[in-house]
Amino acid sequence: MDAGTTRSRNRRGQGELLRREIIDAALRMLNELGDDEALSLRAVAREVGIAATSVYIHFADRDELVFAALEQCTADLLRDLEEAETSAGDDPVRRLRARLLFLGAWTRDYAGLYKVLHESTLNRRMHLVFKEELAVRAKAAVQACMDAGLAPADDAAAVALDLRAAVHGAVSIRINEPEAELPPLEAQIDRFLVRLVGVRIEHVF
Amino acid sequence: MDAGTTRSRNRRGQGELLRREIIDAALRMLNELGDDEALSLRAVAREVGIAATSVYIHFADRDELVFAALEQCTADLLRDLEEAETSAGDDPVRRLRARLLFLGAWTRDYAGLYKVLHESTLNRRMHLVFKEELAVRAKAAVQACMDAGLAPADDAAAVALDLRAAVHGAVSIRINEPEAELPPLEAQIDRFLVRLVGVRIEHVF
DNA sequence: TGTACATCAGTGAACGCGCGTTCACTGATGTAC
DNA sequence: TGTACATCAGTGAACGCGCGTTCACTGATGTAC
Repeated sequence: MDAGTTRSRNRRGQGELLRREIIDAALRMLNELGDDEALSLRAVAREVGIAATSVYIHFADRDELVFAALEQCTADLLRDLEEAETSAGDDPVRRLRARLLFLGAWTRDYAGLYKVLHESTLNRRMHLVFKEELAVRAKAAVQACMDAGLAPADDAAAVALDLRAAVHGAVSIRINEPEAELPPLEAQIDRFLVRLVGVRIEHVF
Repeated sequence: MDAGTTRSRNRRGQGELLRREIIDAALRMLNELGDDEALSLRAVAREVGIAATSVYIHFADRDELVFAALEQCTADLLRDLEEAETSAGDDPVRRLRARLLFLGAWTRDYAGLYKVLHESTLNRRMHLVFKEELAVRAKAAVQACMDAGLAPADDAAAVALDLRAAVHGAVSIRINEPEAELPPLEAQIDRFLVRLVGVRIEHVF
């Protein structure tokens, strides 16, 4: 890939820098591949510009590299989601909507990573424990709307699951069938907010 | 796999029988793998008990085999969906609900095939044209509810997409996160029917 | 200030494996005469 | 009824490839004396 830029060895004590470079390259490639099985350790090493064996300095095997990359990716996403929520102000409905819209925008840039995180068979081989926080935050955001009286009091867990399922499905269809020309995701998300959570239409405009 | 049963060559004029055997084996394996990239032509041949080269008698290459297998699978599913709808009687809401419940049950047995059909990266490499019929039928089923006055008249295409997205999401989450113990799919489907399509609760009981 | 040396960051060759695909082939079977 | 032969169904060896992983190693750098 960037065979032009010659890598120089990191200074003593800075070996961890390579770890981060490897993870970044892995994430870039996973995003393009959209499938964890298709990612080869050797290809990552090539992309970084190091010997394949150097990956083993930082990761026990290929799976551990993929796991670490997805953990990093999820941490970044969670941080950005918090930020989107925060900058939406105090209104719980606006905050929930901001979360969902940010997620929708994120999946346009990182469709491949979204697939790897939520649809890859890696989920069968290992439990991606860090993903649980995503569901926790989603439920809390729905609960906040109910607590503020902006949505009918209901089983927040069930409503949050309905909303998560619907938004995941809407995103997934758009990612997996790119040739189908579907109406904008944003309007669909707003319909889900109104119909599944029960927020009032004025809130959404 | 079944190395015990010795295959004998098909009789003259019956060469197509092998084609069907290959497709069946490929579908079984795809269902277990849940990922088209993980399916190897050689493994399919091994499963059938033939030489790898014999696959080329019926399919130009690996991709064509996978395509043919998924086409077969979709045709079978469409047929079964029609049947489920038919045996639900004349009421359009019951018919729509029967479709969705059958699909939900199908994805429990064929989770891997569902993933390959709707979430594999094969969708990027080739257009699985036969899948379009699934969306067409779903929209027709929603439209029928509106036409009968059993659901508020609305943009049937948009409502059908909402319903498809929500159900796909609910199914996908259950398939991809098997360790998460989620509430029953059936109740969730009924909530989607009520909230997204707007059918009356009595219909759903 | 000079130097020996432990440590750190990273390498290169090699292993065995399964893959998709090509090629020249085999041997049973039905059919034309 | 007998036989030559075309066709059909399927095979086995071989190719080059990229893979994950192991192993013994190199050479720069910081540090203890």
